[in-house]
Amino acid sequence: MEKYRQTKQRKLIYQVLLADKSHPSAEEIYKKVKKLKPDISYATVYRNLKTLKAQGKIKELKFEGEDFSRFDANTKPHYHFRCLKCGRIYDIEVPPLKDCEKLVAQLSGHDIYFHEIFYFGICKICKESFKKQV
Amino acid sequence: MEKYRQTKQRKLIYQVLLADKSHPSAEEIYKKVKKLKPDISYATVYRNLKTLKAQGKIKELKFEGEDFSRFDANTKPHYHFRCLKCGRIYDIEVPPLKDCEKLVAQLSGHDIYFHEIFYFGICKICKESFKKQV
DNA sequence: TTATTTTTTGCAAATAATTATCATATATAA
DNA sequence: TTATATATGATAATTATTTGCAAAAAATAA
Repeated sequence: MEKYRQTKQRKLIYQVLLADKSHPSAEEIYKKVKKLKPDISYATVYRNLKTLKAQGKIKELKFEGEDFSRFDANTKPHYHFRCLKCGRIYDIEVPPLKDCEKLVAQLSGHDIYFHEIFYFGICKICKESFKKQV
Repeated sequence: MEKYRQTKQRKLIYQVLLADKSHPSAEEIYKKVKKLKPDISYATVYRNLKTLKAQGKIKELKFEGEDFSRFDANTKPHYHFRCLKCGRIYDIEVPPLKDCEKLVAQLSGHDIYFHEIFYFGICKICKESFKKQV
């Protein structure tokens, strides 16, 4: 028997997340999917986000000061940037820093499998809108 | 008037966190403080963690798969390591990578103020206990 | 196709972490 | 010491997420 089934709901949730690069919350995903399938329930969205994560198709992100998870269907290795003004999350695609893992492994004594980086600052869009105001 | 007052509770919460390098949750802090001041309430712990954070004395950390915040009174700039086996969080004190911010700023167009790194793998202690089992 | 089996769904209720309310207590400035 | 703004404890409320369960849908077998 197949472990994971291909349901309409699961496919829709995944497609919505693939198309939405804004790192939406479960609620935002639910609202988008509901427009395409109005009888879907919150529980189904949460369950499928877990399932898709277990399948390695999506990632879950948590940010300080936010009491909910965000989701990301970008499977390319990448980092994240969060704007301190508007809160938008951007993918940062730069060559991954593999050598820093070795240094940290040596200094700490732990085995390092992977790492994540979050950058914080003011985003392009917020800088632009500030210029326009002045 | 002073904005922040020095209460017994606030001092205790801060001292407990200064002494506990394990990146405890609000619940763990509450339990430790309760031993020293049994009439303290959960609300006071949460409120003071917010206050101490606003004062810049402590930091809040969120990890994927954990539905609570952890707190850290280490004010030296540092990164974090999380063991995928036991879940322990360790401070990683290595020279901060300042130059990677410039590259990311150039490539992304955002202004970068600071960054955080989380390393994941198997910690020293878990590696040791595995050896002993064999 | 149809029957069988297992997973998934929708709904509603349950959890768990955190926050808000409010009357009382306490820290600080004068 | 007094005045006043801030903090506290107790409890209720809130919010994100999870769970239980009967019915529905998907995968497989016949």
